[in-house]
Amino acid sequence: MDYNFSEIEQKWQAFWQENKTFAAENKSQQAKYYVLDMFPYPSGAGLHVGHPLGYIASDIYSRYKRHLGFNVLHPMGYDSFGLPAEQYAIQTGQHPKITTEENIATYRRQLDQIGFSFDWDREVRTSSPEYYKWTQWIFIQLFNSWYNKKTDKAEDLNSLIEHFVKNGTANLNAHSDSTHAFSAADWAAKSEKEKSEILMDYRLAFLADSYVNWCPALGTVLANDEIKDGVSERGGHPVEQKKMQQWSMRITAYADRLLKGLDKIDWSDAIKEIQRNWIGKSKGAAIAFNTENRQHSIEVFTTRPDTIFGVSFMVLAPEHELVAELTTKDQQKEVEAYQKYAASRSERERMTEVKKVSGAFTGAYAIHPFTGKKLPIWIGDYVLAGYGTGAVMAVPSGDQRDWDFATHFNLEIPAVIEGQDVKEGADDRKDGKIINSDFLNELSVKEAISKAIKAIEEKAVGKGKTNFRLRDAVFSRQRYWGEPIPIYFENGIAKAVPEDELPLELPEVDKYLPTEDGEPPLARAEDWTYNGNPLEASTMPGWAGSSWYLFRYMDAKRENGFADQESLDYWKNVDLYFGGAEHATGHLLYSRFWTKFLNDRGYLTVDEPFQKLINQGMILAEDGQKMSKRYGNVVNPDDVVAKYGADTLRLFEMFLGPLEQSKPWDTGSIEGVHRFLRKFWRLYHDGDNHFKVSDEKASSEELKSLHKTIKKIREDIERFSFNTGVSAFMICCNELNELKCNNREILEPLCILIEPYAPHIAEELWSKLGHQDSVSKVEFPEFNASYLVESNHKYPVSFNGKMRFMLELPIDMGKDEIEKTVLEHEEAQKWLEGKTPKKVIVVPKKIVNVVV
RNA sequence: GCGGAUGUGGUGAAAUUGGUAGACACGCUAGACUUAGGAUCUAGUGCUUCGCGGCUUGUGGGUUCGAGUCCCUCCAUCCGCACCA
Repeated sequence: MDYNFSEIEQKWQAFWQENKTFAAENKSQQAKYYVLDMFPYPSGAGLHVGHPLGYIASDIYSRYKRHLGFNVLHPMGYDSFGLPAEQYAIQTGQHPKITTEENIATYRRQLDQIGFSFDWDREVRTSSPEYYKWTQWIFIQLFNSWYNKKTDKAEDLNSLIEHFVKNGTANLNAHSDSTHAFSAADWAAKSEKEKSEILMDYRLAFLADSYVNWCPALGTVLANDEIKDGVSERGGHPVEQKKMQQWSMRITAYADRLLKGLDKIDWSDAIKEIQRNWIGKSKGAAIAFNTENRQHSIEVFTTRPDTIFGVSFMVLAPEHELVAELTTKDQQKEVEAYQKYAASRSERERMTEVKKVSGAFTGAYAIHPFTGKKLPIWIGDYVLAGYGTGAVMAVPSGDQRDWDFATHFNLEIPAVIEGQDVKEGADDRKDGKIINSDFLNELSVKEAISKAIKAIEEKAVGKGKTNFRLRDAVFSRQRYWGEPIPIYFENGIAKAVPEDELPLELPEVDKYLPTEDGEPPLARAEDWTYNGNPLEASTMPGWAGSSWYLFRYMDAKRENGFADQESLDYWKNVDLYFGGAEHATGHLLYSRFWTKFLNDRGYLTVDEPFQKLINQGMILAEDGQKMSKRYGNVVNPDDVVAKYGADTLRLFEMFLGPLEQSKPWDTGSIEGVHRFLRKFWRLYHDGDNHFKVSDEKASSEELKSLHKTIKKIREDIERFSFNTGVSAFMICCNELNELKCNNREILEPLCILIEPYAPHIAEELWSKLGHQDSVSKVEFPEFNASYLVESNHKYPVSFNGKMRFMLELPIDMGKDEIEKTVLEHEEAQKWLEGKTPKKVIVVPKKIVNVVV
């Protein structure tokens, strides 16, 4: 074989490992650049060819940045806690630790053979006690913090206690779901247990009774982002709502900052929009409607307070707590029947039968705060108990669901905006004038919204309010293979395990199943106690370890901190992050939350983890389906590397198409890429495969080809267009082949140029040229435009704004010279007819405008 | 329904700033060298026409000397959210 890729690749992989070629320095005068891939979960199936796509792209960029003189941090690790290893343990009894280690070994072997420039000295594993020690430590910081809305920051819980001691709840503006009100004296009089219960309502990691998504098949609770279409994301099992006491994270305290932070990071609009929608900020007003007998008030949230005069009835969710008290005797039977019907419908039924109108009249009336009109109170399952207040003021002229409801039950539909046709359907226009609305009449929608809020506040029936869709994140998982939550219960009071006793290591258990009385698996451990007090038995969710791992890489082996201050200050945050778009509402949101929290508490100087994000597409199987063991259509990178080599795999995965696009694997065209590498090899080897390079000076043709390629490769890498980069190499190789060019002067820069894409062949040729050190350490070749003189650029020449002719001019011609050449051109002379132009405007590379 | 993205040959796709559409690669056709070819090399390859020429970037319009690119309309596909008040 002429081009013996497997020999070359093994040789250089060994060289890199031995010489620690890609180790990054934490102390450096050089500018830093941090390139990170989302670390993989080491599954039993190993890597398929889709996994390395992002790794190859990030590796190209890392290697490129090293050539530009940056100190590049490019680490890799494993998100090694997770469900599959635990399920395997349940089936076979093998400890998840063993399974995980075996899988990691496979991953490492597969990654190594592709020739990535990872700094393996910094490897992290979320399941190793040295790592999760600090995950637990962060949890304790969250447990011991509250959110002060005055400073818009998380603060130490002691400052809250101090406030309670001095002022009670007076003057406090804290983020909490509960509204406590007590004086300093009240606080002093409370028992330890009472105090701890109050504090729990402020902690950022807190224990609360709440409705959670319970998945009976998996035996655990799930966060909202772990559910897709009403079933669990993993396995597709049904999920039900269940009230349970669970640890949660008060991510809602950060809703506004998570939203604002999106403006200063360089992510795709698609991902930003997904996060914005998930956070779901809506501005409007909270309004309380008194009931007719004045005994109750129904609080609603609306984004359109300008339509307040269009309210003709009220609707409560069937589960709303006031329903029973409001319902009149006459209506009781009907209401209860409806509640029963609503409860019987599953989430999925509700989702598929969205258009079905149903409801019942309670017999009670609310009073309109401005007109005093009686508004019938209905219940209907189109109003959700879990969003806002679980009640709405119905404006049928402006809201289609209200309109459908009103039409179905024959309720009034008053128009309040000019141009609404209430017979046709709802019309939520924002451009008309307000009508039939007393003091709001004649105003625009925008003016009416602020005037209505003002009036509502003056009348003390409500106030302007911002609502979020984002919920607090459930943090407990009833599983074995996760980080133990470092909390014990002393006399029923939750307390953190002292920091200097971390990590709280996972105990050994006889079975990886819940106990007979439904306790999580950790409760099976022989002595799951701390100082005789029971320890928390649930573990942390998968996203805990991945929410901060980027910082651990900065100083991965530190024992007395999650990373030292100097390293954190130097590396700051990730400059460029590669990963799939499927983590938009999970990992990418949680890790922004934890980063902001750690910043608040003074541990970090940055408050966004990932400055730029690239979402690589998926590689689908040749049949266009997702690659999966289940479909038996997986292409294994091992086979590709064995047959064509790692450099071919790398080039080919980049050549497949735009990085961010999903595309099918195409076995046929891999040959083309492989052919290129062989052609390139043969250019510098004779028939007996001996290296053959001439010392002749490069011709201008050859230099032109080289510099065209330098320009293209630099530009392509800068804009992450790696597929066209591969094409540029092929064109260059074809041209050099035609010129029979095999001289040193061209090959040297070419080796450096191709190294990010195909590092093994680059190193091999580089060493054959007589160099001792790795080509990865050499400065990237500069583009010199003067070699491209012969290539021309088209300039449209226009007279008084009308285009007259196209003119080809050298690419590096200066502005004055262009002007002169244009005016001397015979075409121009023809159009000028002897007149002197008033003005000549040359926009470089674009257009020449002659004003006569 | 709302939001985001994408529509270019037989296929994957290029076209950087509004300036020769289809680079590069696959596939296909013909040929050369071969006992052989799934090796290598050469030529051809958007559609249409014998040819001159005409047509061509999902549809229909607009702006412009000039539009794949900018603006509007509609259509299709993919993704996210979804009785979110």
